[in-house]
Amino acid sequence: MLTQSTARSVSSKQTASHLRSVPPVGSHALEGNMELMGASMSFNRNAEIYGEGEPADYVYKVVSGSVRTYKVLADGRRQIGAFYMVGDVFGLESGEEHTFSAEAISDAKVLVIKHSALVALAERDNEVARQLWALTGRELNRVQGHILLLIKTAQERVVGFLLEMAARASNNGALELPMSRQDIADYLGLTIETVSRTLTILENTAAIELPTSRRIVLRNRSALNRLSA
Amino acid sequence: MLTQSTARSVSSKQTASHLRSVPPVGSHALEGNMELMGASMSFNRNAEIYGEGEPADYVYKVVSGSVRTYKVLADGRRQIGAFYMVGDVFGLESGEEHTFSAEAISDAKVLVIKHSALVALAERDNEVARQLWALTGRELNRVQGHILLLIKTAQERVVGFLLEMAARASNNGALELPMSRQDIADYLGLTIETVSRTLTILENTAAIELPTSRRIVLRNRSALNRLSA
DNA sequence: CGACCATTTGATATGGATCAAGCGATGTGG
DNA sequence: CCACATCGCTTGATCCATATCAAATGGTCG
Repeated sequence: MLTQSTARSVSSKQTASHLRSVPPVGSHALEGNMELMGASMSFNRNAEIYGEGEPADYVYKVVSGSVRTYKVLADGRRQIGAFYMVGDVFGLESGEEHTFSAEAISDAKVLVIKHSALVALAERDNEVARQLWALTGRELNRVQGHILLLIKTAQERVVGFLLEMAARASNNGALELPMSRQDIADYLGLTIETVSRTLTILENTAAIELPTSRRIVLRNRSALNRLSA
Repeated sequence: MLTQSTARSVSSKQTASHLRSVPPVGSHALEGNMELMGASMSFNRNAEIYGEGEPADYVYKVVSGSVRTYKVLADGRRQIGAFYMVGDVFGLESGEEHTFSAEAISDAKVLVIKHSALVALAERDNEVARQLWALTGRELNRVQGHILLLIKTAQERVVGFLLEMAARASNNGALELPMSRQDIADYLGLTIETVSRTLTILENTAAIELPTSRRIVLRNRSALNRLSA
């Protein structure tokens, strides 16, 4: 269920009109098509984009802001599956239902594309089919990397997380993290206290700098690389 | 690199002749095709099937025995990514290289199919394309489940593992585990001692029975389900 | 039988969780 | 424009689950 019921109802109208238009048969490249086929939709900070168990009828692409997917266990523990930044595609499932829930971390705009439209397109265009498969494959690689993070020590996890974020932002070494310490903790399988302490230690050893709690500058890459495994 | 160099050279010949035969265009169902296209290959216990970083030119299907995929971290810690049983497909990568290594847990026979042959087939047959994508999707779901295991307590992990194995074997409640305690530990991110102790506790609480160390009978499913989260 | 390897069991150590308090930034109402 | 509430983050003290170290047991094969 969407907490942002207004947003959903608005989008329903949007998708109803936009998604019917069939893209030209000659066009290739999934990227271009998604832009054409998608309806834009906005979510406020912490608004739910979709919930675990809901039919996975749409695929999403981040236009602005960022998104987290997560699952809450029976006893309340929350595991964050992934963070999605601008340009990232999420919500592409192989089954009928979403296996995780998705929320906007900060106010976010996303493209919403009908899953069935992509599949139909893939039917006629091998290149699109290949790219959809590749998308699932890249997601698989990401999750496997996540597993490797989760078996490491707290420090290795935090450093691994920072390096992962830095690799994605690729702004030399300055990170503006959209997510809270709690989000990071739930992504890494740690507590917020351990994440905070570890960052402090990294700052004290001059590996990173923390101008503000959300801004992190990687000062010593080689040290961080060493600490990450 | 294969430790079983003889096996590899034998198979090279096999694949060279078998994989050239193009299956009839009309045929559907990936399953059937893999049997037709594949060359059979045998591996001794603990023999390497492929190594991390090697070109992922082949896809594999377990005919008999079982297989583990794993990665060894810089400091020697080993993480097992998955166990593959009879009928399971493994080694299907989206990138150029295998991201994990694969070994036979027990003496095993596997079908070996050229990746490029499957891709070529998918090019002409949408149904095959769909099934290859679904295979990657199912793998993704499995790995996401694995992540959820790794954030739980030791007991929850072990119970989760048992239930997962039971679901796959589906022989009411009697499991014949092919893998060692060390394999289980490396799959669950625990030590062999913790796995052993946890099994003992489960036995003492009448949740399971351990006729031998590799044979496990699930005595009380509802108790186990309760303990798994 | 004896050697070897996998597994279990026991004793102790420790990394990260938990419980608790303090601090800084941000926003809101008076 | 300031006082105060709130929220996110940090820091401190203690506890506990699991790792580590060590030894005993059991099962398998020559």
